[in-house]
Amino acid sequence: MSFDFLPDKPIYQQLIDRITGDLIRGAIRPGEKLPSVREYAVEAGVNANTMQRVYKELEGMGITETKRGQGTFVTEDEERLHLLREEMKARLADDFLRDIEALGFTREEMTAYMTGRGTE
Amino acid sequence: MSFDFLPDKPIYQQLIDRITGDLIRGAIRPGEKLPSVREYAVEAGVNANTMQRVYKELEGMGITETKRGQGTFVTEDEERLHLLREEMKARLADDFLRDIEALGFTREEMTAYMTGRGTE
Amino acid sequence: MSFDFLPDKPIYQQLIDRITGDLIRGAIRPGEKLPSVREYAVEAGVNANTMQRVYKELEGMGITETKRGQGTFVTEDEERLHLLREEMKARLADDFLRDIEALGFTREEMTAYMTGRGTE
Amino acid sequence: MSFDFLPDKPIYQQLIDRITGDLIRGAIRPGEKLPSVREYAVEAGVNANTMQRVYKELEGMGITETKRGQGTFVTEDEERLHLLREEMKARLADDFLRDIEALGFTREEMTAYMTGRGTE
DNA sequence: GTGGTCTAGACCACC
DNA sequence: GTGGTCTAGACCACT
Repeated sequence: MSFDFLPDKPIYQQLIDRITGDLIRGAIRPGEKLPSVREYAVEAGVNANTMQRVYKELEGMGITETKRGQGTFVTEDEERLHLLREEMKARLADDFLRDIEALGFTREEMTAYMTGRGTE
Repeated sequence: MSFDFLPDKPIYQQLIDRITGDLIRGAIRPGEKLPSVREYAVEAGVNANTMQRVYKELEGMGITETKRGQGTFVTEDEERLHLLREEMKARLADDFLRDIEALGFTREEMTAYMTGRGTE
Repeated sequence: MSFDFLPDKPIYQQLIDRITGDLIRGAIRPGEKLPSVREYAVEAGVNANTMQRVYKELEGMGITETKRGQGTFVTEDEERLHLLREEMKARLADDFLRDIEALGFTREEMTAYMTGRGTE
Repeated sequence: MSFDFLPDKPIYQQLIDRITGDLIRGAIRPGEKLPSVREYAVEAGVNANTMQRVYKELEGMGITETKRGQGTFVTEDEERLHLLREEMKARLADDFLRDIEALGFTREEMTAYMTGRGTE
């Protein structure tokens, strides 16, 4: 598990994205216990407070639940997780479409360009 | 021409994007004179300092040239403009692909979703 | 008897409240024997340590008495129980009034709102 | 303006409550600019980070909007503010009713007790 | 040991 | 000057 962060994007945001990504991808399962704040902070090489914020944000999104003194757990509400997935997809897609349009490209041109790029 | 800005993205960046978009789209032509900083600032409803930075940044990118006492002009170097276009396209595409992967989606799913959305 | 706990409020507090509530309501009588710590912990689905603390706290409040080897009993001091009742009422009322004022509501508005709500 | 905080309740929460209270009460108006984070932190006698968190939370609730480099402003969305008011009222009332019931009081008894208490 | 709060101070991006 | 991010470290409440 490697952890390098992009500049110009908050670390805590990137961590949130990574975790939600793991969720969407199924690498983390509903009901599963996440590492403790301190543990995960060390693993990711960030300050404990930063990770604390990540967990708090996740809870605010209804993705995790914290049981005091026991740890942080992924919600078992599968419906909520499904919704999350769709929200992320919509945001990603709509932002992309908006940017394409703003910069004057066509979808066809972008599609053509992307074919053969990245880890396809 | 309407000007509302997204939160959490620098206004000056959005302005740069808009202008480069106009360029790519052909709404602004090589050699054309841009409005004065003050004029454009008023039109866009932003601080003159902000617009000043936009122009400075554009010049730094080799997109515009300043002729003292006359104003700011789009470069006539078509080669440069073409390069700009490709750079923007690459950035857009690569960011999109990176995000898709990070969040655990497939290209097919995103394509399917986007078909029928936006101002297609 | 159902036992689900609210988040952001200590479980042991909620248990204390529930027991004092039973007392005030008369569901538990002076002199009555309470279940053993372990028994009650299982019933409530909490850690034995947590329930231990509940009993300790109750004893500290003068509500229960421990007879070694026999178990925990509700005090027979009716005066004490009456006092407890009044304390709880005062705390509840004063907190409510404080919050109303802090948030800028009037008593009339709250009363009007509450009429017809809950298990009236 | 005095600022003393209750123990056993997060300072940042109490600050949020106070500000929303001011909003509900009309002491702060839609569109109004709030003091800067640092300014308000000094005034309230808390750390700037604590106040930062307060502002961030308020923005998350849709109550404020921040204009970068300019400051934090109360939303002009009156609908949103009205909704906020109703939410707070509902939460306050429902919590109160729940507690009354849990502790075995009747509404009549509580009403009788409260009459004549507080800054009526 | 777990999450949560608070402080102090540094540094950055934006206007 | 304004908000935002991050670190470091202390302390508390809960299980």
